[in-house]
Amino acid sequence: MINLIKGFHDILPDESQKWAFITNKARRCLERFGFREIVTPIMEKTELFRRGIGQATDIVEKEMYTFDDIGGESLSLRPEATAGILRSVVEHSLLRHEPILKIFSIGPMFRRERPSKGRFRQFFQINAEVLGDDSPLTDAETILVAFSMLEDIGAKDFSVEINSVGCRDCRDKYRSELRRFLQPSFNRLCPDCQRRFETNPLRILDCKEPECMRIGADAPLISDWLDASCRDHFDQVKTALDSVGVTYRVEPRLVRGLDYYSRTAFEFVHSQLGRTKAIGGGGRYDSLIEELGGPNVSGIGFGIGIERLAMNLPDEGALFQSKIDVFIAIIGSNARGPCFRIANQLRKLGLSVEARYSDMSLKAQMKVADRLCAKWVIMVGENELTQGQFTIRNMKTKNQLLVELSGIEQVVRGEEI
RNA sequence: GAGGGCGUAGCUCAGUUGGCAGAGUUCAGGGUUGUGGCCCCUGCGGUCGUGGGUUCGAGUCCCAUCGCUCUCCCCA
Repeated sequence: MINLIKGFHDILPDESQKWAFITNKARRCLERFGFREIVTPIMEKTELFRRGIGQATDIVEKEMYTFDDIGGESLSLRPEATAGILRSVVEHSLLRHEPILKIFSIGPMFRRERPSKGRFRQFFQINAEVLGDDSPLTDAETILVAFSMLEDIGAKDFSVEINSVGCRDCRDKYRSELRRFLQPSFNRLCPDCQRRFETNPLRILDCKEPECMRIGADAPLISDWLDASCRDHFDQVKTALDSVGVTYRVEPRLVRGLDYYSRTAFEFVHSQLGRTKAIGGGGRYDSLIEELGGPNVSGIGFGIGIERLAMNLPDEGALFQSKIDVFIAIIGSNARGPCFRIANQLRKLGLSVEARYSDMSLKAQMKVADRLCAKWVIMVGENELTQGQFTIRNMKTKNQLLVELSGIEQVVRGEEI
């Protein structure tokens, strides 16, 4: 037997109903906010991710599925959505036609990490981006659309954490200040953080090593180093969120894993399970579009992990239970051909119809109908076919009556017996 | 990358001191000749993860290995 790749997973039919529920709700919500869908390839040139995400990040350094194509070109499965989306936007000059662009995408991402609960090597993300608009209200609305989506889907026990990581200028100043503060304690930092000291000292405040947390406890905070315009921007984001009833917590140590964020950063954190279990997150980026060859405009976006979302939803329930309208129970092999045609006729009317064409007792077929939660069963044998009348049974009330083929739709739609 | 736990029927699991491979459930058939759920009966279903070792004899003990899973790290 050949089994699936470590860290990958199948979405089996039972689970897929839940997935359809989530993605349908998400689509509807995003469309209400004016987002349109974009579908980009799951594979891109490796260079795109090196430029877009940053060569020094863990994702690009250690976690990408990268290989050389037969032509010798280095390709990678996408570890996140934004780079590919922006590549497409820039390549097709979408911002020229529509200077403010709101788009979303739903699809699989790939990171070769060690799998654990809620973490997979292939995972699905709902991703949304607003490009070309740096109003703080857009930041708030982007957080709001994600928040509304989680509400619509029925996610419970999550909280919103936000922070401003400032623009490049304030971050540069803050970064030097932070280095100055951490320098005396450098040797006590964990190896990761010693490396981060050079590459991205902000992440040290995010470290969960006890010693690093102690050292970072009294560190200066980015909020004290925001310049006037960044502080004003952040204040307006918070005011806007307040005005629509989004409850959030300002988390001054929140720093996102990807390097390109500026100003607003946010996460949706599941508050019951372990505290590091983000179900989604995002933020503003101001140089990424230009870096990829587009105009010098900023964008803001977020990603939400579908698996983690699904994990926090109840497993079973009528919510995801699908029902078929009609099951055709076939009595005797001579009735199969006619039933095959009848099934198709009823489907053309818009009904969901099931039948089994292999040799089965009526009892067995009734069991199947029951298992499929059929609302109606039509029983068709030679008698019925010669008389042109069929027994139709309401599976809930157990009432039955004889109807002609043409009357089936009315009975099913009316549910009158 | 570090550290735990677990691998026995499609699924959930039991298996005592090393001594015939088990239960529930699912599925199929029957009880009810053309009528579902509940009940009863019967049946199908196994390389005990894999490979070695110890032993008269290994699901059980030992070694190795693979897989899954959880925690830490990191993230969605």
